[in-house]
Amino acid sequence: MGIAERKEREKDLQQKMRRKQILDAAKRVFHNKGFSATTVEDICQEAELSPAALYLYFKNKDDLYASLNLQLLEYMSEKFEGLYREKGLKAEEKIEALKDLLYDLFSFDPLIVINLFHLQASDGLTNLSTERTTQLNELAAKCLRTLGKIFEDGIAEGRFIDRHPIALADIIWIIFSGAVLWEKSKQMINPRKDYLKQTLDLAIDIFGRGIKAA
Amino acid sequence: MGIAERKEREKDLQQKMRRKQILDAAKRVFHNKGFSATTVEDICQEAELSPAALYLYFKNKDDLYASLNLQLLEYMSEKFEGLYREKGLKAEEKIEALKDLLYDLFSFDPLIVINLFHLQASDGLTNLSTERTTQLNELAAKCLRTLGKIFEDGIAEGRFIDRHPIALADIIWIIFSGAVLWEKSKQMINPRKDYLKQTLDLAIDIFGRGIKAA
Amino acid sequence: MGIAERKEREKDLQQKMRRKQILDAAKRVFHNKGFSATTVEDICQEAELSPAALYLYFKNKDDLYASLNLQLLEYMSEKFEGLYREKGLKAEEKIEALKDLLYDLFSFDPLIVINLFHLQASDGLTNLSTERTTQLNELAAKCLRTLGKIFEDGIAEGRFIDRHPIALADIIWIIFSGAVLWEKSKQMINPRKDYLKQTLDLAIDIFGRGIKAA
Amino acid sequence: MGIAERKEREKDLQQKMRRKQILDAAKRVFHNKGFSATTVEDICQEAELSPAALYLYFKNKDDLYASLNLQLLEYMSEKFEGLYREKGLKAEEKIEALKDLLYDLFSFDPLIVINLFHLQASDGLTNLSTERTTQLNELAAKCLRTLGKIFEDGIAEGRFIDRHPIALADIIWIIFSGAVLWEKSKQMINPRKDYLKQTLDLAIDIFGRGIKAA
DNA sequence: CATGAATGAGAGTTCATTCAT
DNA sequence: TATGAATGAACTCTCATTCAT
Repeated sequence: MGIAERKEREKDLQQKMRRKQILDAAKRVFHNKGFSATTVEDICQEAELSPAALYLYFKNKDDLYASLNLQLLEYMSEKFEGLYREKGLKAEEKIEALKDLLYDLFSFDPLIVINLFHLQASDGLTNLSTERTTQLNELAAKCLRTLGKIFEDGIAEGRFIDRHPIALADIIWIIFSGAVLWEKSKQMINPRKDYLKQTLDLAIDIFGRGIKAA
Repeated sequence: MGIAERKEREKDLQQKMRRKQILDAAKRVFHNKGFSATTVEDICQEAELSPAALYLYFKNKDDLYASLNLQLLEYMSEKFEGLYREKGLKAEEKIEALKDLLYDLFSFDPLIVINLFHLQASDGLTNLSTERTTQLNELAAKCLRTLGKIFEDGIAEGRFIDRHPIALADIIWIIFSGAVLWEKSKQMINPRKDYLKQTLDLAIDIFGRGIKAA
Repeated sequence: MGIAERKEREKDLQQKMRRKQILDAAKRVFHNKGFSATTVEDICQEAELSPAALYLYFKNKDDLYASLNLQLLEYMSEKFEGLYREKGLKAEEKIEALKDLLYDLFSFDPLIVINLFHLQASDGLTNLSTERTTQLNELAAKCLRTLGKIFEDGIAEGRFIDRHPIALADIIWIIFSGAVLWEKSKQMINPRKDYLKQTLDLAIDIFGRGIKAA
Repeated sequence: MGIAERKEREKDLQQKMRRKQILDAAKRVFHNKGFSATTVEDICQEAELSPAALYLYFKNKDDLYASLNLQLLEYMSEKFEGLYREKGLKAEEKIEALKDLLYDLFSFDPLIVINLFHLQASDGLTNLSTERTTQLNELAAKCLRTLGKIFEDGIAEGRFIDRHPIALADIIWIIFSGAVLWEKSKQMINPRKDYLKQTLDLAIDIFGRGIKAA
């Protein structure tokens, strides 16, 4: 029984590694060619895997794509949690810290952030199971709630103007996603130095000043 | 001679109407199904036209799509110009006016704004003539420059903090595009009342407070 | 009645001119783009005519194409007739004269000779009326018969070896068509000086020596 | 290792057979319907294969077509080489042998000879990779050079009149291609016994007499 | 578990041809 | 007579997905 169990665990591990290997390959290819231009074949070649094998690990292309985004959302959720739980920082300092956190998020996976927005703009992904959709939505909601709690604290402490915390969280998200998208789009026209960090810093700076209680 | 001229004008008019008819149909279908899921056939059915006829008015699917976006950018450019030239308003009041202007932009064409961002995230549109691409980019740049000039004035008058005006324009744009995208994405999950106006108002409000000179 | 007749004649004349105008345009376009790559639209633009109008003068694209070839065959037939009737030349001299005549044929319409062979290789032309087909075949047969008669004379006079005259005519035709096709194909690979005249001269020279009675 | 190797070989073999199967089917269909009238679908039905599968073996329709012609050229090249190397024959006898060789060429693949000429007259084949085009041209050039060397020998031995060997090779080619094309075209009008052998024999006979040194 | 080969279904696009005027 | 606009019918080619092994 112990043996069976161990074997089971080993199998699980191997499966997870394969999944990760595919996800990583997919991430790279999506980055280079964009979502719709990427074929399953492309991903398979990058992952050194047969198309048929890919379908052992993911239900379909959309499912693979969604899994990619789940990865990011999980990472993001943790980071936000971490920031929220940080005891040593005042609410304002947490906003300040958001600058780096968000940029870190982008650095963690510049490609997938784009993908996430693609998911939002959601063109397609008709073959996504409701289960996966729910997962995605719940994680996203959780992220926002966590951010919201940071603002809630700030408001309670009288440091921030009194607006609905979730609305403020929305705006942070809007700034982040808008900035990533916009900078990427500018780079497509004219690839050059990466202004994202600066833009993000400035935007959040202004946001921080804007929500400071009078 | 007068007759020939009149006929000419009538023909031109008819052509423009056909183009508009197609653009309108396309707008609706792209909205419902997203860009890549939309087939030329779909658009033609909506426009009550044969596929071949569509190709008399647009070079290809990408071109049609880009034309849709040009429409919006032109409208936007005019609106921004108008606001900039408005003599009776102080710089701060112009920012205030932006709230309505941006929402108006969205109302003018809620679907196409989405499309515009799809264009940004873009993924595809490989069949776009460089001419069209240039048109798009130049119009977008013009919009930003105009916005930038509003901030320039405000800074010169000592009403706004001294940051690069174009960077500020970028942030306005980021807020707008991020908000539209985000609200749309929320609506996809849970269609209900439209919070865009509120979100946009709040975001710009905060932005306005944030750039006020100390 | 005289008036009606005159009007009739004028109408006829005008129609013929229009036909010629279209045929000339078609000739040029087919030359530049090849048969299958040429669209009816192309021809119409070259002829400064609407597509619909073209169909008033020709039943369809194939018919237009066949008419082009009829033109050549008629010209060719006359030339062959002329050579045959030439009293002052011995049979051998007529073969010698064929060199120039054939090259002249090519010069008269370098493009259409190609077209003629395309017609032979006949890929398509499924929409050709039997009437037109018959016309084409009869004219071609007539050309060969005329050529044949030249050989017949030569054989009767004991100047040529005794082979079936039509077979000899076939071979002349084969040499001519083969040469035009081959030189054209060489020019496609490597466009440069035109060797057709030389090749044709040499080939017919050898042919002439080859049929000389021992 | 031996096993892997054997499997590799078997796979290779199977792939080659599939290619051949498609080429054969294509040959038949092109023969019946001509190049442009033949659809990929037609070929696939003949080959009992899905259209998508065809594209696993050939880049596109033009490529398939060109491959068909390469087959013939390769066969032809070998035959010419063989004749050239033949030690026991005098130059004149080699010309005599050409009769059979050329007819054999036609028998090897009566359809594809036509195709080859279509390729020459070519009209189209715009989607052909430069690589394939080069292959075709080089093989064709090689064939001619080989033929040329036969004439060169004959001239050196004083058996043939002194003309440029390649020009003579051209003429042989012209006779062959012209004859095939012409006979085919006659058969289209009036399908009956096959006169190609006779015509070819006579033409080359005359050619042989024509180049004999005085 | 893994694969190479195969495919169904459809996409975008083209073009000879014909109305309505 | 002449036309500009429209179209039906195909065509080539692609791709996510699944067998047979």
